[in-house]
Amino acid sequence: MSERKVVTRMAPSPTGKFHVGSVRTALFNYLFARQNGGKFILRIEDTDKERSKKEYEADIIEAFDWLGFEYDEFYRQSERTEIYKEQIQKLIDQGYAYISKEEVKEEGQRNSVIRFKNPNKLVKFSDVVLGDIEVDTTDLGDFVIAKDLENPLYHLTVVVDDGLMDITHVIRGQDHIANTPRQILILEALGFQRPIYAHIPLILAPDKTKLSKRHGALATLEYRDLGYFKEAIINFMALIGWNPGDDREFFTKEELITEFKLEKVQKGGGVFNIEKLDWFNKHYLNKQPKEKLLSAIKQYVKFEDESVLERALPTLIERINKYNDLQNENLSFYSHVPEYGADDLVWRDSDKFQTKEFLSQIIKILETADFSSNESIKKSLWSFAEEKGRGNVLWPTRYALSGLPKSPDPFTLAYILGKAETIERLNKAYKKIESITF
RNA sequence: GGCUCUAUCGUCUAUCGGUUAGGACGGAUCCUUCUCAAGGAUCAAAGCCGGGUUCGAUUCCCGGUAGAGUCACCA
Repeated sequence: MSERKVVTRMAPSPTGKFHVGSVRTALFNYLFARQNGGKFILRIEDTDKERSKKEYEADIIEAFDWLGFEYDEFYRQSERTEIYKEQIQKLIDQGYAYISKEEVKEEGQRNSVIRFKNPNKLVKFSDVVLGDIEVDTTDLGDFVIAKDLENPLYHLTVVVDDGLMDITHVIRGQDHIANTPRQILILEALGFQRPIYAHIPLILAPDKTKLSKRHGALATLEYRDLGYFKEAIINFMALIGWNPGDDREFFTKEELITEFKLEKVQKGGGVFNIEKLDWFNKHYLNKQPKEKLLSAIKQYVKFEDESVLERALPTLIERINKYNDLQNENLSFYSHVPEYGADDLVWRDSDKFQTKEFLSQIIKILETADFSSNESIKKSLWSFAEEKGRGNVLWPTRYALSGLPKSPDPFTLAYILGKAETIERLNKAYKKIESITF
């Protein structure tokens, strides 16, 4: 066996934003290169001039930056035309390919393309994850490898680049498996050393078909913008199609570099389960330092008073999986006096006269209460609540503060709002209920 | 349809032929300060079918079935 230095590559085409499904392929390539002290290459496959866009290339690069997939080399196929030209010429000269006259059937087609002369043989290769695979290439025919010398096509460029860049391990999705025999044919004609293939399972949508945009799966950076952490994305992705063989679930990128085993990659596809991603994200959310949380939250919700935000932080975090969930929460009461009807203040076991009476006593108690923590507030109000019935006391208090049927508990709310604001809202509630009790 | 691949709870998965088939997400129930959230506890939930091989198959082999991928002058 040769002892070539491990070289892997990720070869996306910039014909769309960098899709989440591709993150796992990039991850496995990255991990494998790093754990073997090898090289990881990012190669932009932009030979399709019509569909390739600079903005998509920028999106790919930004996604790699965000995820922390540092690459050692970067290439653009559009800048390698001369290299391909030389190889195509070589193929033609040696009789492995030929210029073929074509009948133009569709608009845009050429009357002449370059085809590979198929030797019609049985191609065998051993895949790291799938095992031995045998394909009769006869039914592939003489496939097109370039439009002309200046315009090479996918199969040709992949083989030339993988060969010239000394790629030792081709780790890619199983949707490429049908391409492999073709590429091996070209590779043999060109005389390159065969890489080791590892066709990793596809990431599936809930309907078990290949995940794509039409399933609502987003581009990688859109998950970032929703407030997902890259640690969560990486951790989650690593566990689709791979596992450490035991019950561990949390892995940092560094841990994955040492733990990941290409041989342990699954054969079958795995569904992209967004709920599990959310769960991972929650885990990493809870590990964020306070300062980061504070500045991130400010981008999603506006707080008039910074100190309110700071006191509300644990309560806010506890109710979300990702920052964007904040948008689905009704948070306006933190900064604005809530609107609600007087009847809403009355607990189901109580009545408005009783509630009015309780409210006035609650105000008295809280006016002298210690507001240094929600525990201290609870301490001053608890015995009264026990005496009069918890719901009778707690419900109107909470409603007066939040104006919501569902919210954090009244002690937490009072603590977050502060004594002055709490008393003010309670007084408003009292007046409100007074207006309907005579 | 051809070719190729796959097959354990709803989902991600563990099991190197012998297990009460384990864990996690999600779900359900209960507890925990009024509601919610969070947390804790408990529970339900799987070997596609049929043949072999074997003392013994989820595990190995074959067939079936089902599903997926791919069949461009895209990548």
